[in-house]
Amino acid sequence: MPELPEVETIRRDLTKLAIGERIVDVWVDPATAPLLLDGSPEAFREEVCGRRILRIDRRGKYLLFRLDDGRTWATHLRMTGRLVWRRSDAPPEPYERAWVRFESGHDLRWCDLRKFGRWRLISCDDEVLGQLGPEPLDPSFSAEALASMLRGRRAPVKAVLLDQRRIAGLGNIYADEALFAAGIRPDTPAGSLEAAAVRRLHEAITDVIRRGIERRGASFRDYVDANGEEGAQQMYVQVFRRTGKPCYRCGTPISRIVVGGRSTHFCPHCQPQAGQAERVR
DNA sequence: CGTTACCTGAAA
DNA sequence: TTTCAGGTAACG
Repeated sequence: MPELPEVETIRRDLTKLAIGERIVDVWVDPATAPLLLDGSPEAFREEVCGRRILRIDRRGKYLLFRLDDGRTWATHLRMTGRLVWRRSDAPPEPYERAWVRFESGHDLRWCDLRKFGRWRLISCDDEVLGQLGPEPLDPSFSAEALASMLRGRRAPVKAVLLDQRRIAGLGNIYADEALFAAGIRPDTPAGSLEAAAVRRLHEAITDVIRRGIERRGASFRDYVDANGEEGAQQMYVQVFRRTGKPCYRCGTPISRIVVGGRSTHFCPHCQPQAGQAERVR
């Protein structure tokens, strides 16, 4: 569920709450443990107990807890994961699968209805992040960088945007929203985009990601921030999950197709097929 | 490349 | 009952 803006919101929240905290205990639901961890819960507990959290970073959709022994507790929330900060005496959250307890009397509660989330304890970022493409808000993600990753590809442009090895952090919501903002049909072959369309897409990507962070993420179903509060971005989406509803710009009903195996939403009027004369706007 | 599988519901 | 789900990894 969480894409870059949602993970970044959690990172910022937890940076205010958990920096300097010492881990004193860890619990993992035995039924979830084989899916969540590489090794046993006991081994993980032994490894992190006594460590302090020095810093929290994010790369793509990974949240990275830097520990005081040089190692990193890397987490990925996948579809339904939540990380919420609670007092240790607070009742369990819905679908709570694990927690990390701190000296101050607080827990990080790991909740995950579908159990797709993953934890790794790593010594080197490459173990988990080696294949990730550039951050969309990093200067290295230029319009020219985007152009070169689209060039010559026949795959739908949306499939390229979702490929974490090309750009790190875009998911289904922000890919659809960026393509709407750029006026590009999601199933357009990536390599067929003209230079002007690529430039619009580059600006649209950085724009929707920035706004998503400003609005503290999109809460359609499962996402909440580190305090358990919903984000606001779902109130501002133009196409995502608006199938059949009128486009805010032109009134045409929003279409839904499947691209790259994912549900895909677009306005057939504002996002015409590439090469099909002039866009409206 | 596009599907299928991983899990457990929630919504239609 | 059937479909759908903010993500990836494995498979053909």
